Formats: sequence, C-alpha cells, structure tokens
Amino acid sequence: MPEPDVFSALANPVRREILMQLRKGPRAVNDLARSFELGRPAVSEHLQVLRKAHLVREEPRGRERYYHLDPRPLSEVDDWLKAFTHYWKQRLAALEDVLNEEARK
Amino acid sequence: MPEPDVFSALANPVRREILMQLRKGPRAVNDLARSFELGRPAVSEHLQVLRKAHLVREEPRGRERYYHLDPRPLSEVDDWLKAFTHYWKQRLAALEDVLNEEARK
DNA sequence: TGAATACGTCGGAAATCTCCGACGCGTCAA
DNA sequence: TTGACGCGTCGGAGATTTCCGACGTATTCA
Repeated sequence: MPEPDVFSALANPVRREILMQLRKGPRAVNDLARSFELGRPAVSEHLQVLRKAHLVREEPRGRERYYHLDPRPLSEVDDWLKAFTHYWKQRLAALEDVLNEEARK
Repeated sequence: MPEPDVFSALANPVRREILMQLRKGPRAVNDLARSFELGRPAVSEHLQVLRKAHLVREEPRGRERYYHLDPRPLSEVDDWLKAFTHYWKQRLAALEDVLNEEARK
C-alpha cells in the first residue's frame, strides 16, 4: 500500500484520461469503464489510486458511485514545474538572443 | 523498452530530484550518485529514462559525462495541467462568489 | 421476497520498475 | 604501457503495477 503520490497517479495514461473526462462532470464507474477498453475492476482500481491521491471524490447515488474531479492536488505538480518554468524561460530568452544575433549577420 | 514518456519519467522521486539538481548546472554521474544513497548503476539507469524522455542531454568530458537539464519536454506536462488550471480557477471563483454571498448576509 | 444491477476488493498472473554486482570499453596519469 | 577511474549495460532478484475472474455487499425493481 504505497502512499498517495500525485506524480505516480499521473504516470498512467488511463488515469490521466479519467481525470480529463471528469472535467466535464461526475461519472459512474461502469460509465467510465465503457470509455476505455477495460474491465470494471481495472477502472475501479485506477479510481482507488486517484482517490488515495485525493484527485477524485466519490458521491454515492443509490447503487452507483459518481466520481468527481478534485483538481487541487494538481497544484503540487504545478508548483514543482514552476521551479523549471523560470529556468526554461531564461533558456528560451537566451536562445532567442542567439537567433537574433544570427539573423543580424 | 518502453517509449519515452515524460509523465512516467517524473513518477520517480529520485528522477525528480536529479532534475532539480541539474537546474544549478551540469553534473557528472558519480557526483550525482553521491547525492543519493544509491549505487552508480541505479543513477545511470535513471539518467537513461530521463534521456529517453529528452529531459537531459549528455556532454562527454574526457572520461566523465556531464548531464545537462533540458526542461522543454516539461511543457507537455504544463500544457496538460492547463486543462485543469482553467477548471480549478473556475471552481475557486465559484467558491469565492459563495463566500461573498455569505458575507453579504 | 427474489432477481438483477453497481460496486469494491481479493487472489493471482503477467508485465514493468528499481536496484545491485559484474563485466567491458574508453580515458587519464604515471 | 599499465593500472586506476568513470561510465553504460547486462543478468537477475525483489518489489510494484496492471489487469482479470470471482466473490460478497448494498441498492433497485418487479
């Protein structure tokens, strides 16, 4: 039972696609399973990973469970990326300078 | 031999830390290995993953190999996140509205 | 009440990940 | 040239991931 890790949760393309779909609104598990060529257990287990990473929230409705997106933990990834955004904008600016220098010749 | 996937490359905390360290400048492999409590083969294999994801570039210097950060593929993650930034800013705005509504009472 | 539905979870199989020791190759220094 | 160093990669061990069929539970509907 590994701890909930947002980066690991995003490592799987199916889970990323689940999050994408949940943007448009909550979905039941069987409904999601039909979107992918996957059995229900597989989808259910992907949802468990997303749940442990607090990226989704479940809302029981009768015998179904609707899963809602909770994008807040994504800010951790965003923050991590910011440490590089600054760096790569510097790099891009430097590259641009070089290109301008070349063009001037 | 899985294909180079930026999200998978970021799933491992050691690889994320390697990228963090490379922000400050290029590093040789043994030098990196000393930072972690890891053998050199492990670090070398992490670097292979990062290389296949095009997140690092190697520059041979004599018998050493200095690894440079290439943050450009990170923009793929950034773009993916943008699909949610918009969503979660909407959510935050909606929450703010509710709070303002409450405060007005 | 009983049958059908929606779901979570438990083995278990197959694939993948992560790490290490060992080996080979190229480079440096004596 | 010889020995030591820095590195990549292979073979293999152990852990983890990903998927499925099977089972149990709760809910719905006839």
